[in-house]
Amino acid sequence: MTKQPAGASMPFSVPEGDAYAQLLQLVVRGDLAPGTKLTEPALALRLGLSRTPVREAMQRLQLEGLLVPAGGGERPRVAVAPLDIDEARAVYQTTGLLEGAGARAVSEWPVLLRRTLATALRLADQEFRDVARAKAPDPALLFARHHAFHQRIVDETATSVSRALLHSLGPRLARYEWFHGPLLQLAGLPFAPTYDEHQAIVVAVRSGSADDVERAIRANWTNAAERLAEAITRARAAIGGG
Amino acid sequence: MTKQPAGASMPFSVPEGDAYAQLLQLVVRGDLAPGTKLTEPALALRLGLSRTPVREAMQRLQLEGLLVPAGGGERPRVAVAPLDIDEARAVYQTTGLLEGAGARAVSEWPVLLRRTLATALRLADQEFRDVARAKAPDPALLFARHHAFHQRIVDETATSVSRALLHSLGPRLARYEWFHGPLLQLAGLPFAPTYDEHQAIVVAVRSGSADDVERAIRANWTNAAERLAEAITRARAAIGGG
DNA sequence: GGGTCCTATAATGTATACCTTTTTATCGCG
DNA sequence: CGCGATAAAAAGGTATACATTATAGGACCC
Repeated sequence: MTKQPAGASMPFSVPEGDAYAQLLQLVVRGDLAPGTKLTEPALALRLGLSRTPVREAMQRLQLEGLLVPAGGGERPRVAVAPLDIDEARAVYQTTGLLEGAGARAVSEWPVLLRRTLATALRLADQEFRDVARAKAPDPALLFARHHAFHQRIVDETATSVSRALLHSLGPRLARYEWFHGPLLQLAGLPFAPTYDEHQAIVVAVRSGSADDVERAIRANWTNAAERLAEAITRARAAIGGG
Repeated sequence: MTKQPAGASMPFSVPEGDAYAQLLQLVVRGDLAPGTKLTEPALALRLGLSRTPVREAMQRLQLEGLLVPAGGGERPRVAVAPLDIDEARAVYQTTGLLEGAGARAVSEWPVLLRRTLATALRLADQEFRDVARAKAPDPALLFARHHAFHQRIVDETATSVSRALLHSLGPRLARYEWFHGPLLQLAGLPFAPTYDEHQAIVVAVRSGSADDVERAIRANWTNAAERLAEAITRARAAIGGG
């Protein structure tokens, strides 16, 4: 039973103890396969905690959609939510919707602030590229750098309301993003389109056009979903169609 | 200690026991004033439950934004979230964003389905008007009927992802909606604009234009926020500016 | 031999006990 | 009289015990 420190590669806040963080990590990284039925006692044993914190973590992850009701159940039984391309599309699209709508606000910023944000985003994207260009990028680092780019946009432009929604959407997004990068490589697909789209976001932020910013962000997420779908298809074909 | 049945006027699902429903009701209806500091033992006593389910309900309501961290606190203390016009605007706007984006899907429906939905919405709006036209509308019923109109749109058009987000936004929205109607009356403002906007939604759904549908829904929520803000201003002036 | 009922096991929901930490109030000192 | 330190009270985090219920397996009856 390998207990890794939870927060290292998980850029999420961890309000309650670390039962949530640990369980989140197990699901996001796929250590608990989709469809796996979970029981409070078993998980408590595995995490070395009592049922109480584990139960709270399970309830939260259920609200966030990473755990779903299982069985024909009258009495609640939960399982790890299945992975689904259509759901991934919806998650990516909705992320783009919220992130894009919030980022429209830059159009009312003074030029200097916009430039500062644009520069910060350019640097964040550069750090992402630095990781992505490696022969065998560390998935955790790749994830973290990409997350940091978009998180910067959210932090600076989103209202508390949409920030909260994006936060609750985060775990589901993270789960798909987690193997997005590695899967691209496995499928032999390039990162270049992502670079270009990030660059378009930077340019739009600098220009200050609300429509352009929103369009660029939405396009980035929509296209990312399609890239993910394509990568899954190709990877499945390459490996032999599980 | 008056214990009212929880689900009667609260069109929300109530997964866990009724601690959540009870506490939700207390906050939404204002029985617990904004800013009120809550402790688990006190609430457990008040609700006639033990700390465990109360604690879970408090954690969920905190995720949903109805409870917020209080005090300069190192150790978590929570209080009922303050009411804030700007937050209300963000809640309404984001609701419109998600509901509107989902409803674009009707443009790809067969005509017959669109007509069916349009008719259902027209009837739902009619039931809302029936309540709103009364001299002293029952706030709970007014709330329920208005909620039903929009919920119908969400149920028929939203993806599971945006549905989940709207669901988690629901409590905050409900809190503002709860006194929106009564406040309009208090301020001597008419319901007519709402009728018109609902009608515009119905027409757009029937027509099948994605842009029109989205525009109509967004406008409805944006305008509703402005009406709420105006009603608050007027009511405050009329009563004497608390 | 198959189906149904019953029993036993196990999991969820709730309650309570324990421990740590924080906060507050009181007492003492400057 | 005020400020600080210490002690007591209280609240959050966790663990565990208890009650209820569902499910699975086996035995008995048809």
